[in-house]
Amino acid sequence: MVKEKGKNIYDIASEAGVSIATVSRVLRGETSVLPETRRKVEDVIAKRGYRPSAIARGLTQKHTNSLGIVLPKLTNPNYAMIFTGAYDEATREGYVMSLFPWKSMDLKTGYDPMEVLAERRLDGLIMCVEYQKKESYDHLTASLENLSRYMPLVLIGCVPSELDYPTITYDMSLCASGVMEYLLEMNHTRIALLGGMKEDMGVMSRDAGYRAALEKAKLPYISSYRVYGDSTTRAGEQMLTEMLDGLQRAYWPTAVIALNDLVALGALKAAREMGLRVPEDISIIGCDDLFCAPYSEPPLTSINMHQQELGARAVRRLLRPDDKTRELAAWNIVKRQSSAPTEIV
Amino acid sequence: MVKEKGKNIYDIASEAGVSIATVSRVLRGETSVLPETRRKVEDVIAKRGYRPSAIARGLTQKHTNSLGIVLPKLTNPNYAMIFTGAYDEATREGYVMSLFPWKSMDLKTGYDPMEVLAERRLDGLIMCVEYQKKESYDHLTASLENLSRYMPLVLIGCVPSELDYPTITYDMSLCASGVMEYLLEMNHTRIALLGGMKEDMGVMSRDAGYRAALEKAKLPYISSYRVYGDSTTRAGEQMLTEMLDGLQRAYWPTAVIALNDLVALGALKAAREMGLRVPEDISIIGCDDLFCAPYSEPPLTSINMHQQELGARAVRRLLRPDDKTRELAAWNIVKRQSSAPTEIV
DNA sequence: TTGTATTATGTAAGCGCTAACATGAGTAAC
DNA sequence: GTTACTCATGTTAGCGCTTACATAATACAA
Repeated sequence: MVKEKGKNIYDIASEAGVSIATVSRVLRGETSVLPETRRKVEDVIAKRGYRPSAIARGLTQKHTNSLGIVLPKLTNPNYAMIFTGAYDEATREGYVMSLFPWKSMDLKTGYDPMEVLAERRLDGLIMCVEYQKKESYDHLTASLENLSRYMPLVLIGCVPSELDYPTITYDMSLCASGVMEYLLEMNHTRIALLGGMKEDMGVMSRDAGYRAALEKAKLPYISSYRVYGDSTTRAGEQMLTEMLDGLQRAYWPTAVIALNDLVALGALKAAREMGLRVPEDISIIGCDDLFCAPYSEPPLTSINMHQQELGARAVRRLLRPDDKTRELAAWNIVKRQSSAPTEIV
Repeated sequence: MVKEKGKNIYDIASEAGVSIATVSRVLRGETSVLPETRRKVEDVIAKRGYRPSAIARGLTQKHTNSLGIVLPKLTNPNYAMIFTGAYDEATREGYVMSLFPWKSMDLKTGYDPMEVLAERRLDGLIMCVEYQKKESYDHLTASLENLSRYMPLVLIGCVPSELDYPTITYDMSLCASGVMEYLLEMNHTRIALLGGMKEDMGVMSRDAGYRAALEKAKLPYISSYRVYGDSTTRAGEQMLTEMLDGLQRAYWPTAVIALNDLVALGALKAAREMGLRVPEDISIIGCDDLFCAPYSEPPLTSINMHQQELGARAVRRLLRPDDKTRELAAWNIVKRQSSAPTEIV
């Protein structure tokens, strides 16, 4: 912040020959100011390039016109999409949206970024609690409780049902079994699931949906078909390569569900390099429907998670609370050429 | 902001039986407090979940511990990368980074988001002035001048040299001629340039580099090889399709430089659908080296713009000003399989 | 013992606004 | 001409902190 004289409401008032109350009235667009006075004040404001301090205003008023959103990271376009949706909606409503990192939340340095959040006295906070490990769960609930005393909260992502806050959540279990059903209908029986950390609650929910679908179809759960790992392209490539390497050809899966499009893109490459044709020899399905999904070779079947809409909804929920607690977020399968019925038995 | 009693420094002070000055001292970790007193105060703070208001603190101190960055949009991972770099560096330095949209800057609604920026009294602002049209240039310079009276500025992107602020800029002209040289060395003589708006200053700079390289190689500038348009995947696909459709096969370019990887991905698809092999029949080069570039078919040759490093550098520059004004940002060609020497004459 | 550092804590003045209330000039009603 | 009422504008008390300065208590040197 650059300090310069001639930059507060007193300076403007004295230069315009009025009181600070009048300047304040002009600033806030109040009507009870003589047109002549208003012009005089506006002239000085324009001449000096004066802008009132939002900091000082925030102190007297009980709101700051700023919202926050906590996300894991932006390098995955998935989160960039949620952010964009939330951000645009916030702007439309006249709010400034700030982003805070999830990552540092589970830091053990004694310095808790959650406290920084509380200090900022935002008008509301959206927390994406996706990819939350169980071990840091207690810390999370304590943080949430404390934060909620300072600002309204809306939780998004894959939110554990015990968390009693306004929530817009994905039912990842339903989502996983939905994809399974789609594949089972196309005669796939050897279906692999690729990526995600075992302890991650969202991943556990997917696993549940995957296993439920297998059970319903009276298919066995084969542990070599479930590979855990990072959710990156490189990891996706590695995971599929290693899975196939460790399996006799007759047992190779005919379909792969990837945790997200990044993993799917890697799997696509791995399959190509193992000499497999997609989708004739193996179907591959991603998740998140990133911008590049339609442009891979072949174009990737994926799940559209309506991320921008999710972000926007969270903002509206924050600004206009309703009595619902948990709402479900929409998703749908976008069928492209990376998935097809199989003839392999 | 949720208002609740028992939530300011007076409440803590009275409950701990000390003065507000002592609470403030404990909060700021001053040493001149009796261990016993400190414990007493800390207990009350912990019990009440009290966090001092950054708003109030910002009013007395002359800094707010927050930085801002102005970017066009985050849905293009290129900007998400710049943001991530800046964001991480800011966090490392103990600052909160807020993002502001470029888009709304040229809104003509009378409401100028630049003013909102000035009101927020940030400790510094990074402005990405890429993709700036000439017509809004005057408004930009006025805004910058006004803003710079409130906070230090660092400009990044493709910054016109007349702008006299600390700047980290790409020389897109050099960059374009660098790519041209790479292609010319591989015997390409029919090289197309795809995407970007004609009036955009960054694009103009590229065009200059493109033409300079042609001239140097004594090759004619052929206007059908230069197609302007949006910088999206869909536009990339369309632009190449239309270009080829309008040209006799003998005049088809043997190489295409795309404005960015999004456009390149679209071009890749268009080429495939026109029955062209990449790179045997046509080389395609992108820009930005997005995460998906190595995973396209074939993997895409692109220009790595070191976006994260650019963002981080901008933050350091903001926090520790030096006497340099314009610095150049690094870039390098990442050669993959979408580009190769041509045998077509 | 008295005077003087030294240390821990308290008091109070701002920071730049907003908003409730006060003032004072002009106008209308009696 | 006095009273009452508007309306434009001014005065001032916060908002929740930090910080310069004041004060009180103790320690130590003379």
